[in-house]
Amino acid sequence: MYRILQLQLQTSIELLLKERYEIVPGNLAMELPPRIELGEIALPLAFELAKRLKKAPRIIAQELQAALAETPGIASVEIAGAGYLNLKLDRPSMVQHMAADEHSMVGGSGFRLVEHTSINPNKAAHVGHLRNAILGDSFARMLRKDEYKPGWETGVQNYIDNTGVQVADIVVAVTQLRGMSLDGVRNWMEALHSSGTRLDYACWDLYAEVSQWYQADPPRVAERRQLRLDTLHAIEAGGNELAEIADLIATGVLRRHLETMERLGIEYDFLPRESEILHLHFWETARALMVERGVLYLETEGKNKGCWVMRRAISAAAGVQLSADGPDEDAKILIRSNGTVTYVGKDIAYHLWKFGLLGKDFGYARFRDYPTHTCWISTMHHAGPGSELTSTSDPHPVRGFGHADAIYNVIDSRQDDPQTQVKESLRALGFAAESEAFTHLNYAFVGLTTRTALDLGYVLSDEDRARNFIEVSGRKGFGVKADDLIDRMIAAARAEVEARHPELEEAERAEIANTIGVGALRYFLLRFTRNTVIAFDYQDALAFDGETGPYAQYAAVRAANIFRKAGVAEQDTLEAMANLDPNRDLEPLLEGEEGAGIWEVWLTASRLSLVLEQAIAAAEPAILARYAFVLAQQFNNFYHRHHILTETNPTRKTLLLATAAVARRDLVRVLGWLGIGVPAAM
RNA sequence: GCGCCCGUAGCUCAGCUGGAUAGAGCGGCAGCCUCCGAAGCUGUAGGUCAGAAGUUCGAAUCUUCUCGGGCGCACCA
Repeated sequence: MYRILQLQLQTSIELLLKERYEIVPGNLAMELPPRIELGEIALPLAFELAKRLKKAPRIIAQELQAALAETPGIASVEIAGAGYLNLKLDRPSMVQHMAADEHSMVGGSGFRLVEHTSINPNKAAHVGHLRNAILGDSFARMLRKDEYKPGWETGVQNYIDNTGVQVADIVVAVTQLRGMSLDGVRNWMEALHSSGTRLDYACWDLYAEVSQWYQADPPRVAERRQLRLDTLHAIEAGGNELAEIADLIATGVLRRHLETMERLGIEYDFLPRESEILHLHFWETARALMVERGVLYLETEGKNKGCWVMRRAISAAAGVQLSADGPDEDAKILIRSNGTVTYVGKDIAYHLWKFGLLGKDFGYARFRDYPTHTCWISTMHHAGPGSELTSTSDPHPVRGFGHADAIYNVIDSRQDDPQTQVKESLRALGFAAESEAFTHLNYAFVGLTTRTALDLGYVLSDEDRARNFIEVSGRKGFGVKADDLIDRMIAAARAEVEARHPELEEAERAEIANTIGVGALRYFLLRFTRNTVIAFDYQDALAFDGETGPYAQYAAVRAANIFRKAGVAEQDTLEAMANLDPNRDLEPLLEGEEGAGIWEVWLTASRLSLVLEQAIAAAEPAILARYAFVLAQQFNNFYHRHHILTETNPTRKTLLLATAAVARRDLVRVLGWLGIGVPAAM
């Protein structure tokens, strides 16, 4: 609702400035005044005009004051300080619009593709992967259609590198270290399953073990490295026992990852795999296009002689001449002199597919059914009978895949360079619009505090101890496994629920503990802005007081409890607000110091769509996390000051109930975008 | 060497396109449960926004430099 007013105000100001000064302002700044007594919208407009009009800001403010006061929804305009125009809103009107759930629309046309998670399917997921998946999932929730907004058509995909060297390492581990054949691997996985051991956990240890093994025997290091390489090539080639083992394990681990993520409410629509990108020859098609357009060229001199390379964005922008300055040694190699393609090359082909520029598509097969939709996986176009994956007759089960209008890649900032490279390749190929619609939603990595690393039993060097955080390392087996963390969060929540609600059924307590544990975890990883390095600490994550998920959940639960005890439906109180007289009933209740405390809850709630827009524009869910906390805080404040159920004045009681209803309604919405549920009780 | 990010209260972090007296949470100290659940609320102490210069009505925010920390920059994936 606040956003609607802002937009109306903007239009009338633009009109006003044109009429009066023949000026078209650029960015019209609107701020929230530092204190609510000053009003609800502050315009520093006069300061900016002062220069252009060569008048004192205060004079200009005075000239605009009267006209602005006539804007609908604005109760009064005051001039403060050196020339601030402070607007006070028509509180009763605002409150009634809010009760009717009027708000600006967030959304637009075009298919938006969010890619996140993308964990190598060779070991268990860890906290760093959780940050990625939670960020991506929250962002997708912010974008897509729901009861509040039309949103955008949104798809979520999780890229699976099932033919990489990490998978090769696991295959080496089972075949060489454990001496298993294909059948042996089947039996092993079978045995793990029946003993209740998580496959990804077993692989976690194996991966650390094989990483050590490569280095363990100095005379044999070269031989083992070669073995690893041969295994990698066999997997890439496909159609052999090693490739089958790789597929068996990678698919098994992938299923585990999806289970882990589902515990956090994270679901996917499509799983494109590296193996299909390889076997469907995406790269060959992309290469032809890149050569044709002169983006990819054969280097004939210098250190990269014999390689096919692409220039970096910086070199291209600087206009460094190829012939005059000799070879561009800074260029990125896409094809090595032995003819093999690099990672960035394959990624360019994949991104041409995302935008529908490749002229090729994956085959699709059902992989996993969620309660409300299906997750598809890539296959070759004609998945043969007897394949584990059932092929589908529908070539495009999810509209928009391979035809995105905007893409968001949730990837660690350590990949800034290659991501820039992919984006640059699109631009260089002449796909300027697509390049612009490419967003690398990057974030800083997650490390462990030394305290947590020591608690987990890791041996740290003196150098490590001197640092602020310890880097996780799959090769060393360092890290907090995602499921362990989720287990501990839920267990901690469980202990609280047991203590507070011994009267509830077992299943009910478990359900509540689950919602709280997951909410606490998601909030913990979302409250940091993306470029902040998180030093993960168990003690901090397990805190349920202060700025945490449970704090916000608790506020929503308290609000719900009021209605349960009152025996009134939230919707009814909101509708009852329309029957109140704005001037006679509402005005007096929203004025003064006490009224301001009530009004502040409404004002904060009214900013919901504005804050959502900002969070989407910045691709920053942390903005919403912060906002959820502020809204909860204001509600708790209000809750503490007003005892609603014992209120005797019926008009006042209606307003107080409606305040709780609105706070709860919008708190549930923001938390929903963050993937945080609200339990039935706490 | 080059590129990107960061440095704000004891600790962990916010601070929107420059705007009013720089804010939260945790921790500390002092209080509040016969009242809708205390996972809550109230009060209090705590800051040379790393440092310097510049841009201007105005800088934590923009520019440059210095110091300190992190991450990238391979014919690895």
